[in-house]
Amino acid sequence: MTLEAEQLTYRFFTEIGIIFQLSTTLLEDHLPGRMTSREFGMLGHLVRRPEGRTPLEIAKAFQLPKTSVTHSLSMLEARSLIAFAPNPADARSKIAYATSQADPFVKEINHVVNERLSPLVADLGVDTFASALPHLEAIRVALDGERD
Amino acid sequence: MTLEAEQLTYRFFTEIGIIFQLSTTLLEDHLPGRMTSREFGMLGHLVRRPEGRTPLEIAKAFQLPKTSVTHSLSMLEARSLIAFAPNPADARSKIAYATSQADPFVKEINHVVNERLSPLVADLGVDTFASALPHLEAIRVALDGERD
DNA sequence: CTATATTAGTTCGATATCGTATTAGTTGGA
DNA sequence: TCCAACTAATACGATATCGAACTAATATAG
Repeated sequence: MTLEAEQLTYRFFTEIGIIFQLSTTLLEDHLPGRMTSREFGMLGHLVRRPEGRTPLEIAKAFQLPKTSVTHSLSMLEARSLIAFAPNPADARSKIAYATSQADPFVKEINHVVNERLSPLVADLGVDTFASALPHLEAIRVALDGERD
Repeated sequence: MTLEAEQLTYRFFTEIGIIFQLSTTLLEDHLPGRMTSREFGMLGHLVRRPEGRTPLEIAKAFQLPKTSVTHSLSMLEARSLIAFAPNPADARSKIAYATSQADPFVKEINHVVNERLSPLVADLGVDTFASALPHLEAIRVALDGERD
């Protein structure tokens, strides 16, 4: 890697970190109680997959330790936003799925956050996001495939 | 915001979250003991600013609660990678600065991580990062300015 | 079949994160 | 000059995160 390439990737990941921090804080300002952005992310994942997912599948999708997923899912269960069913294919396992309360909950939060972001998006132009997205996807796929 | 714009920004921030998670895990695999990527980020910040920064300045730069910064800096101090000096301008305050060990430490970690990333960057092309960067910077600046 | 290795999920313990309250120092106005 | 409002940093407590060890179930080799 050339020095320039190193500096470029360094700056790239630095920006990723700052944007992540800022957007997480912004989202969490609109989440109830001590719900984390991680929990909200998992909930959205399950809402878009009504057939449910096992904790291990969620751990892989989010690249998180199993034990962190256990914790986050139990928080969501405590709020009755998800529930568990036994996994018919494997008695060691179980399936987490979104309850009927989850979809309106996620929609409402997304609505509020979008209202909050709307001036910013209008100001920058949607194209800024649209232009960045394919590059981010490519990098995400490559990073994801990189794991040894 | 149109529905399309909402979906676009949603996907954008989702990608940010996944890339952050993957890159953080990758970096922390190469950090000693239980050093976090956050601590490493602060250390790099101080290495590039030899005159030092107050904890509050660091909190603003990284958009973190002061109390989290206190903790992270104390971890870096325990490793003798930073030290504190009194702030001549304000006795309530103090200045954190990188010690002589910090620069070689940061360089070495960056070197190892760059080696690790090099096939990925070669595969994708540096341009993928270069193309994304200005958009990320624009979004970061806008988000940063948005804070009420 | 049975023993062994592997796998899904949890428990437990250590530490990171962060909100609230506190302490010490600074500032600005009467 | 004084004091009330403000500010920098920390102490403390609650909770999030995650590695290691554990339990129960499944897969596999013989």
